[in-house]
Amino acid sequence: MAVTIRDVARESGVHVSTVSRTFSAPHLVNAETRTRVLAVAEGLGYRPNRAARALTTGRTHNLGLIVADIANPFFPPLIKAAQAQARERDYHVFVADTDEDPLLEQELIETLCKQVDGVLLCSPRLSNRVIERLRAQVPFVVVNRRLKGLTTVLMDVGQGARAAVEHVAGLGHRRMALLSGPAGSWTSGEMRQAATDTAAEHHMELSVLGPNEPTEHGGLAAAGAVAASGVTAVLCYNDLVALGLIEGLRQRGLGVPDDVSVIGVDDSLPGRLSRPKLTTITMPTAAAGRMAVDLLLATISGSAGTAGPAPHTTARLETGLVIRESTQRVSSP
Amino acid sequence: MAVTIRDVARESGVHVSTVSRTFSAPHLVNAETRTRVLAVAEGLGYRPNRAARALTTGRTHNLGLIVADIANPFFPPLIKAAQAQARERDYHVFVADTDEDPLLEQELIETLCKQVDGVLLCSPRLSNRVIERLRAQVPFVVVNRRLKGLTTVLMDVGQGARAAVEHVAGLGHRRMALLSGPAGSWTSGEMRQAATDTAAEHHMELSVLGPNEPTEHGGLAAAGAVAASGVTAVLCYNDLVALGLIEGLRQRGLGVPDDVSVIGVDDSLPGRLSRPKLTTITMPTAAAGRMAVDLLLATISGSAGTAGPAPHTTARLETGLVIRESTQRVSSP
DNA sequence: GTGAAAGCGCTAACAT
DNA sequence: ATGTTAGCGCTTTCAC
Repeated sequence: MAVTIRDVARESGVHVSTVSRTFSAPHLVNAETRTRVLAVAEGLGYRPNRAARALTTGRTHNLGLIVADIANPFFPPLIKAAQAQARERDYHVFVADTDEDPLLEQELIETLCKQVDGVLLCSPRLSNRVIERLRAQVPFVVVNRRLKGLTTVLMDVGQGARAAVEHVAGLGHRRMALLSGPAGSWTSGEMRQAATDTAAEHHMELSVLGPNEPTEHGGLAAAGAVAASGVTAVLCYNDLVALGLIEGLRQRGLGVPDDVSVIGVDDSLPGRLSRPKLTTITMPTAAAGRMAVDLLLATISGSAGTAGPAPHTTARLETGLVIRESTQRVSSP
Repeated sequence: MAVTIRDVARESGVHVSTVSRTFSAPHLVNAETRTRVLAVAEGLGYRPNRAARALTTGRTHNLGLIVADIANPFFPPLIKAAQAQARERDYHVFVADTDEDPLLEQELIETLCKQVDGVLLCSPRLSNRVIERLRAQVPFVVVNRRLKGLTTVLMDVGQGARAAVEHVAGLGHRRMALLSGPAGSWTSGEMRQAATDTAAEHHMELSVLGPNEPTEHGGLAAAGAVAASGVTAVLCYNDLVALGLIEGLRQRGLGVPDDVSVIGVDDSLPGRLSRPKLTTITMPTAAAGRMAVDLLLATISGSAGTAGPAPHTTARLETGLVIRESTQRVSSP
């Protein structure tokens, strides 16, 4: 096996507890001793075993991060930011992909929860009921899902959707469609609500088409319905759906933005790099990842002190509309 | 605290060791007892504490996955496949991002190695020397880097690069450029070698431009040099660079593929969804992720049995060329 | 087939 | 400031 605390203790002529303290409570040990122990540890290549430490402290210094689909470009920036923030705080993070499957999501939470101090649930597809039950086992922070009594980080996509509809209304469009996302998605519900309200305010006709698979295939598959509906503008669940839709429209001889204006959500890499560049609702994914980690860590240290119910916060992050090339003034109103 | 093995033992009227056996060696316990214990465990919501188990067995059932940049679309499919495969084998995976920083990469390996049974190093930027030293601490599998004595999974990008140059040669191009990647990248070296050789065989002139940042910014920044060089075809380090280059070329009034043919590497989502659709070298990222996990797991169980040097394999995965819309016959030869 | 006991690497009272 | 002791949750000889 590897070098343990005992090896360091023997080598430096002190008791194991002194070595332990050198690492977990340095101020409690004589500066001279500390230096010596540190030197020996360095020389031996000693690294504290975090699992063993977790056994006594009850803190694993690990976090779980559960997402619906790592390959969906919405998530990588969030994952990247979350693990960077966690590392900053001396935490490591397990990343797990649920493949958009609620059952797998639950299963993952349950197996992971014994190994982590808390879990970050991003855009969960799980029912509120199940989440409620699970939260007894491990502290949660949920991203993009509203849940009473739980700490949540919300990206205010409603605000972006409102701006999007107004943008399109200002361009003279009178009939638009909303390509909604997966049934369990909070984001999709928010978008629908905001879009419906705003469309009404502007006396626009809005058709909701969906649910759609949150990928380019979903958008491609919806192209027929969009074409048939005769709308001149479409707000899509995300950039991928928008990009797929644009492709499908093109296959039907419909150009974007000439014949139809299309708006996505996420401001993802593919949208930025595509032609026409996608008009899209920006989502503060990196900020959400960092904030979620900080809130989770706060919840964790908080729940250690008090026996009462965990404190809960709702952080609401702003979204915005980036107008690029996939929207333009309606040609035939 | 949560429910432990002892709670289950008390509740089901057996000794803790019997409960332990029920989970880790079921065949050693009476079927009837087993059923009862399992029922009680289920009822109590008992989940074995893997960290505690790791303390005695020496197996954490965790893996580390280290990548240069989660947000680079090359990695997500690999990460997704790797963690799915790991889960299948009852392993969890820590994902860490090095931000293309060799020092951080080393740091991460060192802190992670005590918590995992092995680490997957993807496209490492670390020097061979350091990797050699680190491998004593923890089993490795390296993706896209050649290292004697180490188990590696290689994507044969040379093969794809050869096909790409031949494709371009067949289209009548006589002068092409290679936009190389980061200095430490094995992939970049392989591409360069293959492209140089193949270009020579076809009496083409090849200029190597780089190193370039492996992102769209790298490609954008290289556009000036490419335009100045007067080449009619460019093979880029990856799709992002290619997409950035296309944008930069466009800003200079150069169209793709009309004026310049551009080829990427990765067959990533942005490349598939962009206009023109990117001609690119496909990389078997998902397969590599799965295979790397399996090889790592094999190394781990292998190294448990024998005290000798760990076995090493080199898996070479095929790449291919997908011809799409960003390449065409040269206009002014 | 099951129980008893020791111990994995570490921390946390409690002594001194 | 440092040593002693007990124990975290689990596995694993070793008896029976």
